[in-house]
Amino acid sequence: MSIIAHIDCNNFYVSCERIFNPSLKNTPVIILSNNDGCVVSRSDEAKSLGIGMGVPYFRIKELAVKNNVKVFSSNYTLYGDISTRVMNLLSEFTPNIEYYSIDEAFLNFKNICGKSLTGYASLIRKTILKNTGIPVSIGIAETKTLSKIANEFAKKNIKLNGVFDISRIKNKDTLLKQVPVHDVWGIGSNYAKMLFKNKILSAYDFKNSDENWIKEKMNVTGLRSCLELRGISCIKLEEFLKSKKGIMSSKSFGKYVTELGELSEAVSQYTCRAAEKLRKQNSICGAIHVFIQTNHFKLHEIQHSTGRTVKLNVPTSFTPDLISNALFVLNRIYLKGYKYIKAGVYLSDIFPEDHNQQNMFVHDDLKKMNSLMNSFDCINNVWGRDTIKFASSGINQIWKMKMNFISKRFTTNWNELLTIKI
DNA sequence: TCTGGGGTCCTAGGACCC
DNA sequence: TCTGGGGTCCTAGGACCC
Repeated sequence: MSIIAHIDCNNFYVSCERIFNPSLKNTPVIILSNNDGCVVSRSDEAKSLGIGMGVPYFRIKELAVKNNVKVFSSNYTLYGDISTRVMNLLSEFTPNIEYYSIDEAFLNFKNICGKSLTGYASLIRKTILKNTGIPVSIGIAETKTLSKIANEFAKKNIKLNGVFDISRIKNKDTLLKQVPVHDVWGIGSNYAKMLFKNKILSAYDFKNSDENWIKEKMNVTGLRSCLELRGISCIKLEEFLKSKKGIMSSKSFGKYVTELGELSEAVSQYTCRAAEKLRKQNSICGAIHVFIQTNHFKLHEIQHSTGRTVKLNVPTSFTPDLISNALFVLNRIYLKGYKYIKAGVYLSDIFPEDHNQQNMFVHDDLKKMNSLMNSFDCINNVWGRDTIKFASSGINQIWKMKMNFISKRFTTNWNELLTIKI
């Protein structure tokens, strides 16, 4: 039997902002998505005001102003750095770890012998809080799905002090009856609706449903979730970082874009970003997809949302080649007269760079290209993103997304360190 | 006025092959 | 009126996650 601990940072983005700005404690705080669009992280105080997850900011702006809610744009440079620190601390407790997302990890607790699991988890919790300032909750169970449920209890019940171990509770029915079925990991809004219609309302109901029926309605992924609730581990710990099979870079614009020139700048910039990610995992790609979209929320405006993929003659991670292919596609899909609000680039057919088979008719000097990109990445890593960039991405970039409430990059930029007046 | 971005897995169905 | 069967590969789309 495996024992899994699920670690989740509480209100992660808000907690990151609070590290460097103590005045944000005990007060409602929200963080907005890219382009200051939707609410993506809320402090407990903001949750109590009824501010929902994922709501567009403009809908709750009045409520926020009235209640003096502190509002921030997403500062991914800061959150990414804090996340790395948290994960590094976790890896000191066990090497058997899956980095699941920016604020979550699964730890294999199977080899934590001779110790109280709850005690060990409490130690992890205290260490992370002390060394990073981030509060976390920990749930312990036999499967990943159950450990997520245990974590929710740990978060909600103050008496548990942030840790809940349900691995030794033989009959979990009383607990599972309290969990709405849509809170089970792997059950989203569509499946929840379907289950609701069939009178399956709680995790307990779902656990006891007929296996064949679940497989028919929700395929094998649904069945796995069901079995996991029964304590049968079906979703394994992914301890090794896998290479991405597709790499996306896309963003909404801060204003409508109608001209091909501005769209080209954005597509060039996004290609550049995707290519950086591609090289970071030592891969090359064989295809590139470019898409552009108008604002589908504006029903009365004329719409044009389209995209196209090109296969590359030779798989590559060389940014100039990728940009020229992307712009080639853009030129073919762009139509004059539409107000575009978003564009994106998606790299696919990805495989390791050492698998590259050169096309015999192409005589590019691969070594020079690699060395150029290597220098490019090094400079931007050391001196910060976009220290050098491609001219095709533009200088002013007036289409850039809105970030009206951004905080400083406290941990990664010398010019933005916290200053303390004594 | 204002509505995120970046991933994964699974299945159905079409094209194609022998 | 009858019109093979079985396999693979690829793609689009739908579900989910944070």
